[in-house]
Amino acid sequence: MAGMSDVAKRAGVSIATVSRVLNNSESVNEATRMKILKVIKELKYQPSRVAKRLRSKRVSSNLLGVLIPDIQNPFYVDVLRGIEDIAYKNNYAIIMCNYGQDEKKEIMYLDILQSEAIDGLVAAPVSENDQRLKNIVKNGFPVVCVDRGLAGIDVDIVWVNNEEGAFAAVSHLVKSNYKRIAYISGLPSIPSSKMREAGYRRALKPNNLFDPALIRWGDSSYESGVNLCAELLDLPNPPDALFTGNNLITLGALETIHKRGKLIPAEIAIVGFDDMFWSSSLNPPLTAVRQPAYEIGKRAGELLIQRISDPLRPCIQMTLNAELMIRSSC
Amino acid sequence: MAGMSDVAKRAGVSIATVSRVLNNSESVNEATRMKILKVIKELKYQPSRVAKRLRSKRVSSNLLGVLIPDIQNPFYVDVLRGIEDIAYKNNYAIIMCNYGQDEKKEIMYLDILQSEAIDGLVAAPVSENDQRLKNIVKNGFPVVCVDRGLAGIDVDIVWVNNEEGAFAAVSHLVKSNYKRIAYISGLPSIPSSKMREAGYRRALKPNNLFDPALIRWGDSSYESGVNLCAELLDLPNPPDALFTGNNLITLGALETIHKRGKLIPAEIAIVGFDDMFWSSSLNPPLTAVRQPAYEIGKRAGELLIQRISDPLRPCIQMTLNAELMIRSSC
DNA sequence: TTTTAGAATGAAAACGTTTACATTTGTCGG
DNA sequence: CCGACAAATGTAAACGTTTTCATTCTAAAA
Repeated sequence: MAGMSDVAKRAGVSIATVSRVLNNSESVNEATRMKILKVIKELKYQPSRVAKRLRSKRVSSNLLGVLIPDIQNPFYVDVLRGIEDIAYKNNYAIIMCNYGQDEKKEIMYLDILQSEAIDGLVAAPVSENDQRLKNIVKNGFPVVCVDRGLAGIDVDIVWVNNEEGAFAAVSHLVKSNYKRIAYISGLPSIPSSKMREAGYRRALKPNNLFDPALIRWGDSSYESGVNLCAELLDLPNPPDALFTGNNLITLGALETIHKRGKLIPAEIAIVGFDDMFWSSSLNPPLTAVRQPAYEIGKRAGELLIQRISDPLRPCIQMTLNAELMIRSSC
Repeated sequence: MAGMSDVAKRAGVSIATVSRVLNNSESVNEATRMKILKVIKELKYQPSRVAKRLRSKRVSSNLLGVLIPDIQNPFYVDVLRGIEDIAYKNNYAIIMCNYGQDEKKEIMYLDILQSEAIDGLVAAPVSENDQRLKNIVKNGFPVVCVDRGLAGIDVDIVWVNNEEGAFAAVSHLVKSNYKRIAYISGLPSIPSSKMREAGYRRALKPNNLFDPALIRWGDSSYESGVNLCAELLDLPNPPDALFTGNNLITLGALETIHKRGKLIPAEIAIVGFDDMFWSSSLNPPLTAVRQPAYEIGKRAGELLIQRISDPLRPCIQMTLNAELMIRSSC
């Protein structure tokens, strides 16, 4: 691979000049610029991003980190797509880290990201009290949080109004005259689980429908959806409707429901948090709270790139609206 | 951030010695090793992967590239998970590039990856004739292909027996007495589309069931599934069964089928290529050809790491078996 | 003519490592 | 007591850029 010195030699200039035309900085004679560009093409020269990164911490090195809890969750896939589109447009590459809700793995990835000298990071932290990430933010490193915030720290966040979303979903269930509405939650350590629970309770309150026996805490996984749904259906006095705390849980609950041959919505209604692009392909089409995941990713990406270029701008908390997509599952 | 020289100074040794204990290479006195390790902890020293990468091209710098066509396709997500698990175990980080079936984007990402000085690359190329990737392989750079090969070039590949998988699926349809079996294919430029078509034709042949009117070519997307399925159902003599060419197409076709209120399998049967972890959650549970996607990723990761440490070992083409998961959609 | 200002370029240091080579020290055989 | 070897460590060059500072050159101002 040809380096900058090869280009310089062949063009009869110094590497400094080559660097200058590459970064079209300062003044360089039009004729030499042309010649250098020609040589670059001839040699198929490609600047080393690594060297660039090593040398200049104050100049964008065009690498972004993304740290997410679960790549298997379609929500994060869409967030990732959003970030990636923005990154691509701005000539950034992405180093993706999937920590699978495992704090050890998260810490290791955080270390790696730092040591890769990335320009900035979009992260959905393992919890509100993620000490490691907090420190990184405190050190003034550009970070944007998605889906989950960081307690007691000022940081850019893009998320959704979880409580309102849950409230809308459960209210719709109430209006449709369901009486025993269960909630299968994700990990209690994740702030959004709590907020969704709050919305659930608030919607149930006026009609006095709340029953603590109908609430189940899991680990945000497909399996927990399968199992907790079974538990609920096995209750002596089972629910007539289900509010599921995320994507994966919904899908898991559906497996159990179908396996038992229960009819939706006649025997059990269901509304899920998190829409999926194929929700209409389910039978019956699923009613769900739509988080604009792609949009979240896009906004987060934009915010991050802004912060990189202006580290001092005040933090923004961006709350997008969750929208209830009413289909036929309740 | 503390650098190696800080550690060296504080420990009263030269940076060379520090480097040696970091790479536990050569002989270094046990006492000094201890002292250095202690200082490293004290200063929370973290070696810069960037500098490491810049300096030594012949030593693993612990960064892998992954280049995939469509992160929205759950198949690739699972492949990615497989790669990532192996990478994590071997202390590699992953830089993920999603080119969205867009050749321009693929080329840009290939450039970036090169210039990031990654150790190796797992890629699903845009086509068999991907010139750019071919060159990279020719230059002796460690590459493992997944899902799609590279024509006329010796390269490690991990994929699935596409023809057999399709054959099994369509045979099952034939045995179940369906007479007009349609195929909605993905992009014709992707080798696997062709192979799946071959299996489809082979299964139809003995019973003379093949009808060119029942075959449709799309672009491997959800939308193409929606539209082409509609086209087929609108035929004067519509199919009684559907074989869909991938994940996304299946989901799209399901949307159309449900929207029209067609009963599965009574009015239209369906078997899809690519299983999903939530296939049992569909109603009715979907019969599908299961590619062991996670396994594919894992194997590819292993192969890549092997190749990095032994660039000369002969190439391996690993064909895993696709398995027909019979559920109730046909 | 002599300054002077700017434009264009070059020389060399720096980024944080690895590594080839050199040096010091200690040990042992003769 | 000397030479030789091995173990432990140090010195400095390299990796491929960016960037500061210095230099050269040209042309306009004095």
